[in-house]
Parts: sequence; structure tokens; C-alpha cells
Amino acid sequence: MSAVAKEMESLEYDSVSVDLVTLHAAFCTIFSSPVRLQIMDLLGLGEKSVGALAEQLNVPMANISQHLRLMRNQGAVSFRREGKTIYYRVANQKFIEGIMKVREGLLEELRKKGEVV
Amino acid sequence: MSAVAKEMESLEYDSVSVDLVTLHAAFCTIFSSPVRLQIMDLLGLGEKSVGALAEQLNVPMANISQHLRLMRNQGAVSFRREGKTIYYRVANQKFIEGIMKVREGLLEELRKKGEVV
DNA sequence: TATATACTTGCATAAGTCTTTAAGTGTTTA
DNA sequence: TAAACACTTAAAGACTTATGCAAGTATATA
Repeated sequence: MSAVAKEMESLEYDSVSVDLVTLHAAFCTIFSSPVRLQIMDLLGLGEKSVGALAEQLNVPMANISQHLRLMRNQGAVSFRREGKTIYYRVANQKFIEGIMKVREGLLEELRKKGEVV
Repeated sequence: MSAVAKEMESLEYDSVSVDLVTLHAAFCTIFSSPVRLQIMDLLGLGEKSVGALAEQLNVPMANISQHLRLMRNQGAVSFRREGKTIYYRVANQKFIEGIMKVREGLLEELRKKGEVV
């Protein structure tokens, strides 16, 4: 984790000196891992348990859980407990919209270069 | 750089085995640095030379240049040379739109938590 | 209360990233 | 052709991140 991202993790206790660009960049580290990006994709469709995410992505639950911790700390997702199960959801739908907009641009550029159909 | 990002750098030579999520995640590493995010912000307003970016962000030109290389390799920016000067521009405006959408969501969430006005 | 379930956390380590400095390239001007 | 300018690249060191595994916590059930 970057110094910035580390600083963000304790943001609820001292948010004064952190400017928006720094915070935004730290937030975007969420999107920089294929696992986390797929978690966002799945949660964009509706809330899901940790086990369900682990199964659908075929990644060990402990690893999913570590990624979810980062995502929680950055405010990308929130969660609720129901018995033994914890359900995660996207904190704000605009995060999904932003991801999709970038993906659209990316696909447009790849098509221009003939790297994708 | 992640293994993924490294793979992306040579993507023009072998793009067959790379799926979209992996590629998208590698692309998003662009947004995970405050310097690169500010470069995107500035270039979103119009093309700029490396020197101009360095001056406005108060970051050494060699460092800006390194960031621009990553951004080029990911297809986030393109450039043209005019004499001694090289002008960079955003490759696709949807990248800016996506960044802004995420920033909006982030601000909404910060406001909910009372961490920003 | 003991056990099972669902998830989280700590730790080690391998791999990746950022920044700086120094040297290199391409283009124009003297 | 030499020097200056604008930028790029390489290499090194300090730091950060990702993953697996083992152990820990919270809740429900027998």
C-alpha cells in the first residue's frame, strides 16, 4: 500500500490535511486489481456474501476478505451482517458508473487499434 | 508495476491472452497516483507539454516523463511532437468522464460522513 | 457448552512501485 | 558542427502491495 493509501486507512480519525486528488488517487487503487475490479462488477449487480464472491471468482475467501478490507477502508463498499453471513454492497452507484465509463473508453481505443472486436 | 501492468506494457505484441478485466485493472493503475491523476485533470482541459505539466504540478520533468510513459503504454494519453516540444493529450474523453463520475461519488460519500463541505 | 459455519486477521515473503540522479536522444539554433 | 533545449531512459534504493497459510473471532446450532 502507498503512504497515501495507508494514510487513507485512518482517515476517519484525521481527514484535515488530505486533499481531494490524493484521496481520489488512493481510492482508485481499488480499481487497480483484477480481483477487486471483479468484486466491484459483481457487487454492482447487488449485494453478495464473502463466500459467494469467493466462489464466483474462484479465489480463496481469505484473499477476498483482505481485498474487501481495503475496499471498506477506502469507502468503496459497505456491509451488513445477517447471522453468520456478511453481505457487502457498493457504497455509491457512481463508482460503478465511473468504472463503466472508463471501460467504454478503453474498448473504443482497443477497437481503434484493432486489438479487440 | 504489477505483473499485469508489465504484461500490458508489451500488449501491442501479444494481446491474445489478456482479458478485459485484467486489462481494465492495469489501466486503472493510471489513476492510482496523485501525480498521474493531476496529469489527467490537466490534460482533460487540453493538450500540454511535458515542461508545462512539470511546472504546473511542481514535479521534476524526469518524473513527469516516467509517469507519461506508463500512461502512454496503457493508452491513456497520446502525443505529438512540435519542434523540441512534445504535447500530450488524453486519448479518450471518456477516461475523464469516468474519473469525474468516481470523484462525484467520492464527494457524496465524504459529505455523508461529514468529512468534507 | 461444544462444534460448525462464515468470515477476519497476522505474518512472512515474493513481487511490484515510486522517486531521484545521471546519462542519453532528437530537434533547433548559432 | 557545436551548443542548447526539451524530453526520455536506465539504474538503484527505499518503500509498498499481494498472496497463502495458519490462527483468531463472531454467530448459530446441537
